[in-house]
Amino acid sequence: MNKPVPNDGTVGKALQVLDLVASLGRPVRFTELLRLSDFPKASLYRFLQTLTNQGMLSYDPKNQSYAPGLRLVRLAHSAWRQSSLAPVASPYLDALAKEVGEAVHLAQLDHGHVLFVDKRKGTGNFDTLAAAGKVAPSYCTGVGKAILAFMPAAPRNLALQQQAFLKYTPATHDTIGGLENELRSVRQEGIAFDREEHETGIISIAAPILIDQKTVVGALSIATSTSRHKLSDLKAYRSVLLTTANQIANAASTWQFPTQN
Amino acid sequence: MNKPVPNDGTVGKALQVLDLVASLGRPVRFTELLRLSDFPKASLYRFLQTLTNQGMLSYDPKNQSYAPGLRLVRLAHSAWRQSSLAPVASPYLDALAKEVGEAVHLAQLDHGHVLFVDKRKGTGNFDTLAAAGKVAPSYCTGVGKAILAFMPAAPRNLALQQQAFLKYTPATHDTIGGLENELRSVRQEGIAFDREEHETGIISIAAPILIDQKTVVGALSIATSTSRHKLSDLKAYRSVLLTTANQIANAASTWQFPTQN
DNA sequence: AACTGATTTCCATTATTTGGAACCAATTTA
DNA sequence: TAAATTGGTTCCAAATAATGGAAATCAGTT
Repeated sequence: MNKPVPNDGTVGKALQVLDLVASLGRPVRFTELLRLSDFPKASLYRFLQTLTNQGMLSYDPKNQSYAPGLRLVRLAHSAWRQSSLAPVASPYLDALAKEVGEAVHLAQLDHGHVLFVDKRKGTGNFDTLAAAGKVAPSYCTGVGKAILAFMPAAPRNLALQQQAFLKYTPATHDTIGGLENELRSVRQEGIAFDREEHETGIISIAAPILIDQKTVVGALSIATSTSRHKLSDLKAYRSVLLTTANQIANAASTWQFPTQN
Repeated sequence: MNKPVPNDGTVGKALQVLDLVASLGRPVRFTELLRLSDFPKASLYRFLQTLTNQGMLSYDPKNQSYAPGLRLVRLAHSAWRQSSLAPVASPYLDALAKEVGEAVHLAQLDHGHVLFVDKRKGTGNFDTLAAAGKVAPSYCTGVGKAILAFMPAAPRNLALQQQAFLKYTPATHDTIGGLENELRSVRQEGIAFDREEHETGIISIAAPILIDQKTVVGALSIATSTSRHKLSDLKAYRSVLLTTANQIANAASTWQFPTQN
């Protein structure tokens, strides 16, 4: 009668709670969570207990609030090293950032959203997790469109359904049709642009990372602000961007884990 | 009769599986996990299913292997921002790294282990193995000892129980007594050293981050290699290290989250 | 085609989760 | 000072979901 989301069992529900806490981005108290979720009081309470003493959440007794726990940071380290392109791509990002002197982003798709897995700052050094883990919509970012454009139709349509199509700026696509048109041209040119679609004043040029020229596994972008560059300036990076994306693709496809015989 | 580890229910078990996969640091196949865990085949299988379609694990159908999933990276981002010292400490790390030109590490204690939450590279491109999310033993690292020394007795003893006391190098403490002796002197001097106890050739000087001169919330270290510096050289950093640790402590205690009205 | 080892599914039994309601503690209101 | 309100925690019988032995399926080999 009521299976609105096909949860997988207790674990699924617990993770739902975890997500909720994480999504709020600040410590939350029990009552607030109770309002936001639709778990009964006792159940929610038990989930929080369990998650907390598993280290997935941390609890501050002083102001009785929950926040995501450090165990997640530990786990994410493995995830980042194994399941993301970041470790393989790292040297190429270094080189690209050095060459162009602008911010460089590496992203992958996760549940229809863009997940940044690494970046290089425009000027100098990088912060690891500061950028890694950040999410953004895919319909209005360079990397997002680059990935969407090169996905097989079936998963792409699924991903398109998940887009919120909020109009962040005047330039943001707010219809699925408009986006699909652009994706077609992205597919032809092999490059996507962010024309201040997510944040006013921020533009980027992005290329998909294609393994065997076919399977898209992520995207790479050079981003800057309109105060430093015009969109037309970015087009000059097309070639170096495509080259780097290709290098990363090669490195990624070559680098297989020793599957322990 | 058999509750060797007081698991919290299904969620606990699932997380145990997640940890197992993460700890291996490479994609693993079903059978290997079956050997390593002591779950019955069908149960393990279901856990993997659940975790996978929750995005906590990723599954590679090609070689039938499991790895930690990207959802963790997403979740960890919130955890890192909210529950770690990293965001507040960031500018101070920048300044310190710039001033001393050596690798700087910021760490916190998690279940008795040192968890690195941020770092800055030294000028020399010696990439110490530590990145955000990386864990290390606390009994043989500068940051670990700095934290342990300043913890209240009760949790410290608990943490000490959790130490493996593996003898990584000739200098590693391998008895709880030896470590306790050193912690006493660390407490007096306000500073801890790593004298090649974890990795041969790597030394560090570390200071605890103490809120209100009392509660230790993490530690800060300057690390280098014996090929560049002697231990005595590091002592010169004592003062700047303590100052920075203090600044971070102040920033951390001041910065309270808006607890929502 | 038969064999082998790994992976996946089945299903009756069992153990765990569930959630309404009672309870407790601290703070606010009368 | 007492009563009421709010926020958090515990109980326990009923409902549900997890369990795991065994059997079926699948992918390589010989």
